[in-house]
Amino acid sequence: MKQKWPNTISETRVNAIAEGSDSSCITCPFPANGCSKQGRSLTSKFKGVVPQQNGHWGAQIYANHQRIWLGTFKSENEAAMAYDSAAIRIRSGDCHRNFPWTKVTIEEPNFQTLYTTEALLNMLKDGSYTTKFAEYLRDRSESAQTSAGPSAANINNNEGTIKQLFQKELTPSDVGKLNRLVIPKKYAVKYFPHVSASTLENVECADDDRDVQLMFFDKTMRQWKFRYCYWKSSQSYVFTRGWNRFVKEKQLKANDTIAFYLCEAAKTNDAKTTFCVVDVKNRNGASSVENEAEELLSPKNKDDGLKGDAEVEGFKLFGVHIK
Amino acid sequence: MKQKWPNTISETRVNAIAEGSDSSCITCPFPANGCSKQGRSLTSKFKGVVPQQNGHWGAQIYANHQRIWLGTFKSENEAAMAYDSAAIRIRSGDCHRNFPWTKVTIEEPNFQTLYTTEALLNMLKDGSYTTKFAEYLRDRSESAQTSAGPSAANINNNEGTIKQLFQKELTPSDVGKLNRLVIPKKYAVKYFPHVSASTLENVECADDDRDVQLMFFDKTMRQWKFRYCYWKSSQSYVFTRGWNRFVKEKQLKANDTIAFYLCEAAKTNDAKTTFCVVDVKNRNGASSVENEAEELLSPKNKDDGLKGDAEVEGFKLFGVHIK
DNA sequence: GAAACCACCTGTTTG
DNA sequence: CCAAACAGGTGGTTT
Repeated sequence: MKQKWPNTISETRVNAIAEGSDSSCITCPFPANGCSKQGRSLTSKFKGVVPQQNGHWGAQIYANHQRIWLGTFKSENEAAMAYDSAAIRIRSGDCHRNFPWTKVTIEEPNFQTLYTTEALLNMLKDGSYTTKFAEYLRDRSESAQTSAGPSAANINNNEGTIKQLFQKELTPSDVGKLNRLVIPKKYAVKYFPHVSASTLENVECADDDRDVQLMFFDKTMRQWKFRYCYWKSSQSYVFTRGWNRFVKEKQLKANDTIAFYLCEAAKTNDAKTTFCVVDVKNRNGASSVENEAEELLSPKNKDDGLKGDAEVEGFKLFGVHIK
Repeated sequence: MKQKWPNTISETRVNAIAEGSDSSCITCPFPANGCSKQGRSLTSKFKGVVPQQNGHWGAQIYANHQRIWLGTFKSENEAAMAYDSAAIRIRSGDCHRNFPWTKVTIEEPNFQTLYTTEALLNMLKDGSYTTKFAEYLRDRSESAQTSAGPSAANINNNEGTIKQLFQKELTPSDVGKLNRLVIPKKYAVKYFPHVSASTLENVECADDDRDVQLMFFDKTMRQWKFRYCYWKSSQSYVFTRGWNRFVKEKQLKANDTIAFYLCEAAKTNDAKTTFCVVDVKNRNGASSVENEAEELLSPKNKDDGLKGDAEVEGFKLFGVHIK
């Protein structure tokens, strides 16, 4: 019972340790934001953004107790966007962002899969990141890209199959302050990677980290990552980091039902992409988030999507007829 | 200010990790409680003992991530003894026990060497264990005991000294859902082991665990163990695990007063045993628990016991005159 | 400084 | 009847 997930959607062991080569050297031009008598605010309203003495703005992000410097930028917004870009790679997928996802930035995770973490950080620092990303977007529109994840366009224009793995009606705790989702054991062991015995093997594998993360997409093909672990004290499998954001943005409430699906989508070449989907289903009173999202993706094809019978085999998702 | 307690009552660092050969250690010996609608207490005060719906008691022990069921027993004590018997084989050597070693049980390890683990477990489950052990003892009628803890009989028949360390009037929180008892700092630092800075030194001492537990006896010589720790956030010293059971079984209410004593009891040979006692005192409307207990211990000697002046030096406990 | 995250804890429920 | 799972908690740490 150790069913491996298809590669593209399986766990991504975030390797947050091995990135910056600076071990303890706070070499970064760290903004001593003292001496600000210029009537400027001492801090930025954006996460990861700090003012510089010369009026510019620095961006930084933390990973593994280490501060990673992302460079300085002329405007506060640029710095905030740099933080968002770095967070995609450094943090777990859909972590806190300064700006909401847009039609454009939703492609950014795919773009980043083309580069190493170090390369991305260098591009941010030397200012070439936005240009590279723009080139990627332009090129992508005419040729089939080799991205690690499916793109909305792919899904939207091609046939595919989708199979529901399981669903769960959320408890008050699942949507409350505990910031965790309990995965019923029978589904956890059947569909998710084996995680029971973690937190060992901390001997000296500085390379491989123990952070088990699962990546999902929702109906809008937004990427969501959840830390997935086993709590031995309660003998339960849970999603932790990342889950509360999902709850908030989807405005999940107790007794809502979420469902997990396994999807296989044809790409423009003959290759197939397999990935996993999680989203709310069967909600009374359509949420604005959901509607917005559907409209954004396939405005002409707005239908019930997942709403409807849980057991049905064929229905539409992403505007694609699934059988 | 690092006053060590006498050995017999000092902290017992529960060595729950190092026992099985498991490397991922499902450490917590956590009682899966059955439900009880019979007005009986919900959990047992003994390790490895869980209540059953029919009023009986189950016994279990963990080894290698696995719960090993030891059978069900009519009385809580029988179940607790079954746990102790299993622990001799399953756990290594002198692990946590529900009852102190006695003249009788000290022979039990020798007895067990005659059987395989599986045979022993089966004997426990089918109830033949005690008979077999009794036969063994009869066949070899000499013994040399080295008792590690005091027994009720010892206490009851011999002189001893008892000194009150301190007392506390319980707050609503002490007996509420927080499952903790705040130990006033001045007493904690004076009488209890030093605990401020724990949770370090987890390098590779697989043998030594960080679980600081203090062991006490009540007036009936029932054993109670409490996890004792320092909560930085509130800067207070507390009893946590184990405390709620004490509250329930003693039916403690807000404004009840509990007292801690240090006892030294003579044993049959000239050795002295020192241990610590905690129990309720000064309760308005005598509780059935307390009276039962006193009666059980010294039926002909039922007097005020601890009731009365807190500062008095000489009084009776366990039917022993203390001066 | 607040919020999230983390690793524990426990009484109740349920096949 | 037994064993397990899990809903709902905790204090402490990180970001």
